[in-house]
Amino acid sequence: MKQNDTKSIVIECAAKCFANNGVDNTSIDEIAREMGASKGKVYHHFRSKGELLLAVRHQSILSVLTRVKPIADTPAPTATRFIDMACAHVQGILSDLPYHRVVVENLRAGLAGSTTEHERRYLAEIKALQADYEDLFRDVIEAGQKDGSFRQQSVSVAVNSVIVLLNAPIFWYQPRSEDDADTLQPIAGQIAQMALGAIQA
Amino acid sequence: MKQNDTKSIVIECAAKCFANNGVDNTSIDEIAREMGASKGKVYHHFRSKGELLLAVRHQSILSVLTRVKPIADTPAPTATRFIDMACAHVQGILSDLPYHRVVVENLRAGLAGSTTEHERRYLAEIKALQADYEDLFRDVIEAGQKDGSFRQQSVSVAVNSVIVLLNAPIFWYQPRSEDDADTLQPIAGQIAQMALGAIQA
DNA sequence: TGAAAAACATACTACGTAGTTTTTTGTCAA
DNA sequence: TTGACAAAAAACTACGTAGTATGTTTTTCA
Repeated sequence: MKQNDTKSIVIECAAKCFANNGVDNTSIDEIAREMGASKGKVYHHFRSKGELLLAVRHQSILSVLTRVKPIADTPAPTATRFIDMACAHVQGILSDLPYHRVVVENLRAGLAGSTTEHERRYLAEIKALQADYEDLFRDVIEAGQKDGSFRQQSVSVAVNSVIVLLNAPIFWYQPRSEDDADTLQPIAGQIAQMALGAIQA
Repeated sequence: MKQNDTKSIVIECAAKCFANNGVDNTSIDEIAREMGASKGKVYHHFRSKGELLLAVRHQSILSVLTRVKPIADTPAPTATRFIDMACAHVQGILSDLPYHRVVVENLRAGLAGSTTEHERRYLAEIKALQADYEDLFRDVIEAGQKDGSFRQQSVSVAVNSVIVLLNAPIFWYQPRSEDDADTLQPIAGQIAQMALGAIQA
């Protein structure tokens, strides 16, 4: 698995550069320099800059999906299940901040840009994952509305807004030098509480 | 005021293009074409692409500031004052969607990019406006915590998160052909309610 | 151990576009 | 009517960078 190992390194460096300077202001040479390597290394593992960007997006969605999915499958009462999911999501955001920042910058960029067939498939796969992930929250919110613990209101507006709220740290959190879980947990807890308050009766 | 009039048109077309294709994927020629004019028209009113982008950001912040400020100065009880402010904010977002989309894409872009002295001053002015605007919500939230109507929690996390929540439609709302205020109001109302729920006791 | 293939480096090309310069058109005062 | 200035068009330049082509090293495996 040496293959996937170095590939992950490229993705990580790309995520950092993309997050710091923006995707379009990041040259492939900069990413290579960040790894202490050369352009050839990048293009040996990725066909284009666009595919590299997609890889970052893919990693970003996996980061939260692997944390939240197991909790969503739990048969706990809706309120506690929701708050655990929310907390796990925020912790995922805070842990892999660069990846998620990149995604936000390009959330509305799926429309434009004619790419290769290969990249279109990749993008479709990523969008499917995102849709699945949204459904995790949609399901728990609908369940909560049915059993009366959540307020009656538009589900789509609620789902979309809650997810944006849980992503909030992307915009304003400034990572400290040593981010142990103890510094991150209170923030995640507060935002999860806020999210619960936003939907409960 | 013919001067400022055509200037506003340039800004509006720029906002649309920027919002649709991203700032870096929008050429000055595209903006000019959007206006049915030529490159010279743009560069006659703006020194650079960066200054044009700043103008869009300036317009964006003014859009919400002029709506929310009068409400914030009202001596109503904190809860109703907050919800009115929140509702006005969301309505501002929904009304001038392209402007706000552009801002989100470049929220974290103030750090990089060495620009001219003139542009740095302009950017500083805009950031000051943004800080003033944030304080409107900080004040009402602090007041609510003091009089016991809002939950006791970190104010900075609350303020930042609430503002992101109020900006949520930027990411997912798709404008209809005819957006009368009647279609927008329920959405604004729901999100404002959610924001209140996120902070109240 | 040696040849093929993978992993990476270096050198080069092609192209889009930001910004500039030059030219044309329109407007109004004297 | 003309001269002077603003507004905009058209043509041109300079530069960064995505992608490629080729060269070099390292690994794999028979």
